[in-house]
Amino acid sequence: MDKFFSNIHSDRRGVPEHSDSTSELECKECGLDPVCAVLDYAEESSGIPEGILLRRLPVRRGETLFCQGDRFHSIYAVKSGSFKTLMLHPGRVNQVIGFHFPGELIGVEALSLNSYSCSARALQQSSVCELSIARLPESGKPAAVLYASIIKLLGREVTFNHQLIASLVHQSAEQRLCGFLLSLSKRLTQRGFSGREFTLTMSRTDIGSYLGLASETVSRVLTRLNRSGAIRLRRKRILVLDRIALQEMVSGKD
Amino acid sequence: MDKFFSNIHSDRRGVPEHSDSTSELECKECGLDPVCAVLDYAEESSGIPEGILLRRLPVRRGETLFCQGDRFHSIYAVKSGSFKTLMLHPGRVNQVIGFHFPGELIGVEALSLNSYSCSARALQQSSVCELSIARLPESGKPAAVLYASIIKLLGREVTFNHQLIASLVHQSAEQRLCGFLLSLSKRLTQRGFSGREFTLTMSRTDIGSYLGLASETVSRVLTRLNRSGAIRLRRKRILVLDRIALQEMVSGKD
DNA sequence: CGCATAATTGACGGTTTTCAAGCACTGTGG
DNA sequence: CCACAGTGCTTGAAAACCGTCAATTATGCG
Repeated sequence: MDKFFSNIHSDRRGVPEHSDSTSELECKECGLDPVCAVLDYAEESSGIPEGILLRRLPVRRGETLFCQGDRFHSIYAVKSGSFKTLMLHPGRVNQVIGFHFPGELIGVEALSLNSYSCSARALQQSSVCELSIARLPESGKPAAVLYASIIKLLGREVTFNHQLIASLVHQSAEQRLCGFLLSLSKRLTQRGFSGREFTLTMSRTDIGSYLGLASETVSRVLTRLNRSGAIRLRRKRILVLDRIALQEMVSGKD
Repeated sequence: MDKFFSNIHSDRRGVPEHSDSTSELECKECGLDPVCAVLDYAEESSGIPEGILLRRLPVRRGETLFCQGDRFHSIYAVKSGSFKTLMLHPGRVNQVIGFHFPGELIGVEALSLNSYSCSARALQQSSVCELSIARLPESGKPAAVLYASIIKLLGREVTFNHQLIASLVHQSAEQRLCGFLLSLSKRLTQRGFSGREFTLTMSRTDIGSYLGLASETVSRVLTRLNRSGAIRLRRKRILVLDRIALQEMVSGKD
């Protein structure tokens, strides 16, 4: 009765060689191909690093491509099979950040960092191409510096978003809001402003929209935090009294 | 009794000129500074585009810096004040994607696209620097092509994450799962695989972790979708029978 | 064949949303 | 200077949704 599952190739006429993600992907359909092409024809004088491109390495099911915290050395393109990337939270359950299928890249978020911010593990028998770029060259040329800075900016944005996804999706309203306040505080401090006392320039509705909460919930949690003494709140003005309490709430300790 | 709020400058001794986000930021503390520096000293031969850097433009509260869908032309650095970026969903409430404070950049996610994927609006009286880069130059040099491709890859990653955040945070379990299945289907199709019939290579627990759901909920929703006839499911094998039904569930129509 | 792991299904409880009402603040105009 | 309207914020009560716990079934691997 379940003929739909009897033959996975049944409706694959007219489609190229690979019909399931276990078969290998053509280079021209791979996300790394533009980069590959450059490396194939790269001259020594081009400023491209001595990158070593390793083609179609097999990876067994459950095997780890790289670990969170490992020194960054390569980005990978999936050729066949599939992978998951996950972040390990101290004291908490691991969080899956993404899934990666043939033609997609893994490890790009580390391009602007010194180490990987997540781990990658094969979900099945797979293969990858590995492009070893310990770091991008920063020759003195203005164009190269410009490009390098842009890549750094984008990489930071990706990392930030990964952490945001990881923290938002599994946390309670209280945890999200405490995390949000600490994040604001940290960012303001980094730019030379006070991270202890600042203004919530956005509305409760905006905060709710950002954190995936109803504006009423934002309001309720803020007043709760105010009553508990962790913050002092009046209208849009906020004063962080007990940073430790907020941090403990984010990590889930009560 | 609320002396904490009587004078926002009370505990700001020893800190530079700007003490609240309404005052302007020094260039050396701005995220765009490395780029600025390059442009200041750029030579014609450097390959850097005829970028026009507009410094410290005032933006009134509520004013829009750029709109979702606008042709990409510039990235911005916040000099004072604050901004929100938001995605407009057809038929649904708008979703705030991020907040931006002095020294932070807005619009980087469009670097590798033709148009902005979100809108940016000032939360208060603010000022920005605007760097007009309609697009990055792709000279024939291998290094430039390599850099350009990497920037494109990162930009795509950022865009994907923005959409993920927007969709995950505010949606029900059913909406998240339908969105997930459609996303998988689309990605597989793009690489030449069947988007109609494929294997969920990851476990229910992995899916739950990724979507912020308990594995039991993933299981329940999948069986519900199976019973409703939208999909046919057996173990890890899935067949999309009614793509329209899934799409309607994601948009919330019932 | 049997164990270990994964998936399903049911019942219950907690958190958050929704709906609704009242309150506080802002800015405008008399 | 005050009254008023408009908006945003707070607070309450009820219901929906999802997570947890627990039991059962199915599957994969040795």
